[in-house]
Amino acid sequence: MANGIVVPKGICSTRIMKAKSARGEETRLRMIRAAQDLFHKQGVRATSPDQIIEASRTGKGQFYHYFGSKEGLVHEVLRAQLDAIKTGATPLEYKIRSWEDLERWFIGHIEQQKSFNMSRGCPFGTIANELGEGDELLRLDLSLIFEMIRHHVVVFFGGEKSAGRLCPAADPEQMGDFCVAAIQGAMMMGKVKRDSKPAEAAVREALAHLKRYAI
Amino acid sequence: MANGIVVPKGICSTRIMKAKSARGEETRLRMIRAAQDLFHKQGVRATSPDQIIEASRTGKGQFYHYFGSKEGLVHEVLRAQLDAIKTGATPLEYKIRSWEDLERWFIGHIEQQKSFNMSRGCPFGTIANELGEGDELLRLDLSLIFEMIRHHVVVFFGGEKSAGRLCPAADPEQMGDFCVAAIQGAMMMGKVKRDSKPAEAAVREALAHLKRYAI
Amino acid sequence: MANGIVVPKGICSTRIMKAKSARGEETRLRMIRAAQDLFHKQGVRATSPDQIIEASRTGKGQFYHYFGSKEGLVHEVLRAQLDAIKTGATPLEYKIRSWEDLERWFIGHIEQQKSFNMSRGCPFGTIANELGEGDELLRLDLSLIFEMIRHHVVVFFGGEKSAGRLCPAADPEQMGDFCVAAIQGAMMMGKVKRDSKPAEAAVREALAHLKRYAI
Amino acid sequence: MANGIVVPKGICSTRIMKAKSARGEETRLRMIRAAQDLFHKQGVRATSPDQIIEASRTGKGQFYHYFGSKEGLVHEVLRAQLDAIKTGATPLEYKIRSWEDLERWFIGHIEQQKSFNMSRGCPFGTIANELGEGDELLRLDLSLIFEMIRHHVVVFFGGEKSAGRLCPAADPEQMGDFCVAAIQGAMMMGKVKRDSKPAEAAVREALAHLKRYAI
DNA sequence: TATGAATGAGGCTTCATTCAT
DNA sequence: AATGAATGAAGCCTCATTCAT
Repeated sequence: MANGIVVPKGICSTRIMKAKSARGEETRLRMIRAAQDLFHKQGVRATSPDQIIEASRTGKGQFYHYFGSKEGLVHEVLRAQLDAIKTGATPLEYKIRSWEDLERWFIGHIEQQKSFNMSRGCPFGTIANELGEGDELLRLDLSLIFEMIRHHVVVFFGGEKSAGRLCPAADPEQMGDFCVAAIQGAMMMGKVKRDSKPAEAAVREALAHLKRYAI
Repeated sequence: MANGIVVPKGICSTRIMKAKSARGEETRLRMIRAAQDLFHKQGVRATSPDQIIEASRTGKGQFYHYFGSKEGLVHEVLRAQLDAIKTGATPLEYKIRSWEDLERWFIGHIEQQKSFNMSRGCPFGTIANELGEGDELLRLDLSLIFEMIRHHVVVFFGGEKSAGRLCPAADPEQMGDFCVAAIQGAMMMGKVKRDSKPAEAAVREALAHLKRYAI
Repeated sequence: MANGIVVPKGICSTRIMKAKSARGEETRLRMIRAAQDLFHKQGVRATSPDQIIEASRTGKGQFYHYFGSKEGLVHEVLRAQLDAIKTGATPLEYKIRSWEDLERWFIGHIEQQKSFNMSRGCPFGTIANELGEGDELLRLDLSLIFEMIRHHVVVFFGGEKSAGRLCPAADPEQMGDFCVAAIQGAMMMGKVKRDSKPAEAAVREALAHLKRYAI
Repeated sequence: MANGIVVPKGICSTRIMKAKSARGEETRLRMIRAAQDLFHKQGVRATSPDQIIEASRTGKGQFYHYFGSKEGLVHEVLRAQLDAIKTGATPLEYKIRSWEDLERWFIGHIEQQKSFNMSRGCPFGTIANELGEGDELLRLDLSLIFEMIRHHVVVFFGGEKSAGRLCPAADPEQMGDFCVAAIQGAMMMGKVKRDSKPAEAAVREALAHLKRYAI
């Protein structure tokens, strides 16, 4: 599977009560994983239930049995991705402990994009930009995901600040918003230009900025 | 009209040769403007030709008479927007002559979003993120638009640098990539959170960074 | 049912693996039969999926579920007709064992036409003449059908020849081409003139010719 | 122009009264010729007014000004073709004066097909087979064309018979029906098989038959 | 748990024609 | 004589969903 976020096989804490049988849970996860990849590749709207069903080799009934609706599936996909970020079950390390980690975090996003030849954006950003006025539930899911990502960054900056390693002007919360925005914007540019250079340039500039806060 | 980019009425230099009659050109522009707004609001994929036809009070035939396909219309919308940026026919001023202009540029993007209650993203970014692997033509259109926006920023930084008002480490091209990425990312966050604060925080940080290059 | 070729109900050897349920197979056959008749009556191009759907009392989705496209349906119709000819499940007997059979074969085609008041041509010829440059698949289907029809004729002439009942100049293969061409041309004239007489005249002449080969 | 039937440029007796100006008449003929070729290539139904308009470099208004409807144009095309056959303005010689002419007549049809790589049928047959129950006018036009073609053959056989060069069993009228049917059927097979051999085989057989009537 | 048949609304596009200039 | 703008019905197909087994 070619997606940046990995749904942990077998365990999915938030769903454990609904998972009646191992066999069923496996089918459910196959669909979530297939959907995840297709959403990342072509967006939610451009992906039909049929495509997901085919990619996960299941039947129509299963789809509606497990998710109730397409929106329900998107919701589950986002929940699974949030879980993965929380538990660290992602190829990209969201937890940041050092300036090197921060650098890896920025670079890692672009590397992920490169592995798709710069033809995809951020899996979350792609879904986020498709949001319509009615998708309040999904908007909240995405909001939580970005909040979680931001949180990990903020924790690092907060720690640095309390440790007195950041100049007083540094505002960890604001720096978190900046990091998330910068990487999202960089990835979007990477996709539009189908070129990693503009994204890398933006990231370099962002990192240069952040490092200046360090004393 | 509820869109951030204004298609100049009556004059549209790059199309003048195709516009056979004033009546037809008016219809064509009505459709482009309607499409522009709907694309911004709900995205390209979520907008059907029928919706555009209804919003512009035309007939189905006209749509295909003028644009050949939905993709053809998106292309024309993007061309019109590129034209508007080139000629300055936009509510938001893309040409930057001073640090105050730069600040207005950043803030202006967010203000625009606020006028839609933070329910929309950037009109270009919204389309950009929907791009599929097959939409090479549209990708190029968008690439040109972002290049043009970036160009205006680079021109300013380049001027400042040649005038000796930027420290030697400043790289105008890279700063251009950074500006575009930062504002795009900020707007995406603004839409997801339906809140201007994270976007404003990111923008503040970005501006702080850029200003440090000034001597 | 108003069509000359009968799709055997229930059994359709070449499709047996795709027919997952008896209910579905029945629906599928209802559509094929309806299409067959409409194609014969008005041609393929003049027949819309909607008409077939209505005539077979099904839903739009079923049409595309079973056939994928209109072309797919035409393909299945032709396959079914080929099957019917192969298995002898046609009102018109294609297998020829005697000169009387051959006569019945020729006359039978015209009789069939008469049953439609000379308003239709040959069900295969009608489709054949609509073929465009892109319809290679369908052309092959039709080619096979005509080959099968011709085959039955050739087998008879071949048998007669080996039995020494045909003069040496008789070429069974060529006689097969002649029979198929003659009956197709006769039916076309019958349709254009809306009169069986020209068709019958042509057929009489053709039969007279063939019989002269008999010793 | 790549069609077997040539509309005489400039003169078109049956239309001379409607031709107000040389310029207009030229436009009209351009459309008829374009239509003729497209009908031959793809059939009537598959050819849209727009295609004819484009191929003849005219405007929509002209189309309806001159022909009133698509059916009206088909009618004019068929009239023009009938005229051409009557006046001998065709590449293929329909007037038959000798057995060699008859042979050339048969072979010529197939040669014409070969010049299109066996991808087209007879220009008249193609239209004839598309006829629906409502196209009474066009059916009559075609009927006349085939009658005219047949007539030329019958005249030859009739002449031979009166001259005592045909055995008494020969029925010129019936032989005419046979000739037209045989060549139409042969061409249809040629198109379906995309191969001239079956058509040639059928034609050989037909010719052999006819020649046996000669004393 | 699983399969795929069935439904109908709606999406994108083409068509034949009429109208205004 | 000529152009092309305008119209809306219809054509082919996809979608999200529900139902029956």
